[in-house]
Amino acid sequence: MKPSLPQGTRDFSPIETTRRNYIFDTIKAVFKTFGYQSIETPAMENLSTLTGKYGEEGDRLIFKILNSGDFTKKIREENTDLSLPNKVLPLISEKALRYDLTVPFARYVAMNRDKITFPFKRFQIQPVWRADRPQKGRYREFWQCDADVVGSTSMLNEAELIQIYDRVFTALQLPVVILINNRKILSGLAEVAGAPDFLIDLTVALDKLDKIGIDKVNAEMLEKGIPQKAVEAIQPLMAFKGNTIEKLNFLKSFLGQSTEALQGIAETEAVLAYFNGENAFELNESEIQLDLTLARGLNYYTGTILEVKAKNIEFGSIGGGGRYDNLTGIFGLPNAAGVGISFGADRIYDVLLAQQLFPENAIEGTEILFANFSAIEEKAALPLLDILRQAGISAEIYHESAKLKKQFEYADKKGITFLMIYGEQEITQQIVTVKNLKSGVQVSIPKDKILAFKSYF
RNA sequence: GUGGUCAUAGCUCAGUCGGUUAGAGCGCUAGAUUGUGGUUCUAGAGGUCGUGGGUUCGAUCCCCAUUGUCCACCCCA
Repeated sequence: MKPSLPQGTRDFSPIETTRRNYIFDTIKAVFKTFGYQSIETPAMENLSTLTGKYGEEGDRLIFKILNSGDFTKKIREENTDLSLPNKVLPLISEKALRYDLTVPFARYVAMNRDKITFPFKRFQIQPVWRADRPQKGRYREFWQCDADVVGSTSMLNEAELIQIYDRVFTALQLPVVILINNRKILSGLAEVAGAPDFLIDLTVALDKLDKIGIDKVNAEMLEKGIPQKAVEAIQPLMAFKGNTIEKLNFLKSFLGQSTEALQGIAETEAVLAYFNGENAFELNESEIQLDLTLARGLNYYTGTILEVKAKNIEFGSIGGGGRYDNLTGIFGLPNAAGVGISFGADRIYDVLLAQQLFPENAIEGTEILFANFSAIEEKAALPLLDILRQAGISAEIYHESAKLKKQFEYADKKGITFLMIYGEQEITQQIVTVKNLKSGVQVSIPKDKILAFKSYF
């Protein structure tokens, strides 16, 4: 049969794995320095845990797992109308692949509340699956790197998470813009505009302002059924230009009649205050921008919303997050406020590759190859091989006796630097011939000095 | 879910305005070179031209369907 891969999934070669680990290791190290602890959850969750958490669109994109055994049994027993997918689905599928890391985390917190010390700061780096149509920068299996803190309403968390973004992207040498907004401001906007029922449609349309322009945004809002009056009411906001302070002042007067909006503005100011004045959090390569059009689709955000975009390249968002006041409520644990961020490792990979930002020395390979000429010489080399390995040096012996030429080619292709020869002549003289394949220099060293082989070059 | 694109060797792609043995580069195997590679030269293996149907004397090429791919929209990391 012809080998193939499911749509939107990928294999990772040795070099790709090394580069991906570079990203994961960087993120993990920063998470740890901020006091976040690692957890992992299963690849599959109960379907009921996931449905209804991501909106209608999200539910459609959840990968369902077919029940084991006679999965049509219930359909037959209940004589279900097969033309109604919504009726059929729960009868044939009870599990699904996780869609993100936040909902499984909420489930985990609700289930382990007796063991957790709050505020609970956790990070989680695992793959997630979405039944989306793949395209550039979009995969059906991709890795998220999440950090969340649950059990605290302090804006200090937001500030620290922003700093985590900065630390990670600075370490990766990737300058980014961190966009910030607040769901309460958007709610207040919908309220002031007189269209509170259209919050989602309104924010989704507003989110596209940068991309498609004011006219098309207006057209989309009207198309979604948002009243003409409401669309007119928010025009000043879309037209407003100014720096962060000017924007906040504008909002205070423009949305002043909404207490919710004022609260969102205050929260945003509180977050930003951590980055100004005395003892402010320092940002290295990143900058923060208040973006009033930033919406993000997920339904569970209630306060701060964050999104990260790489500078100098058009590539969608490479990270996002926000505050949710009651994510665990549905699992029976009310009032557990939380805030979290996510890194899109796969998109970060694509951006780093496009910008050639991967370090050269990130290649992990074998350092030494022993040549193999015969069964006797092979056996004689094994103790030397072991000495090197025990010293933590990556070494291997050619798997069978073969022509030297062939063994050289093997070393070349694997990028091995040193070839060691311990053949008939060397054995009688108790020496090892070492050749640096990069420089072509070859030396003979005493067998018992093998660990110091580099000092002979 | 909507629209478009493409599908030929292991990989990247030519090509045939429908006609006899479908090509290249890379890769692979072997030799020139039985303990010294990366270069070069030579030879070889490898394809039911995605699948099914139709038109035709004849289809890899034209038409239809189907599956897969990539891209855009929707949405999102």
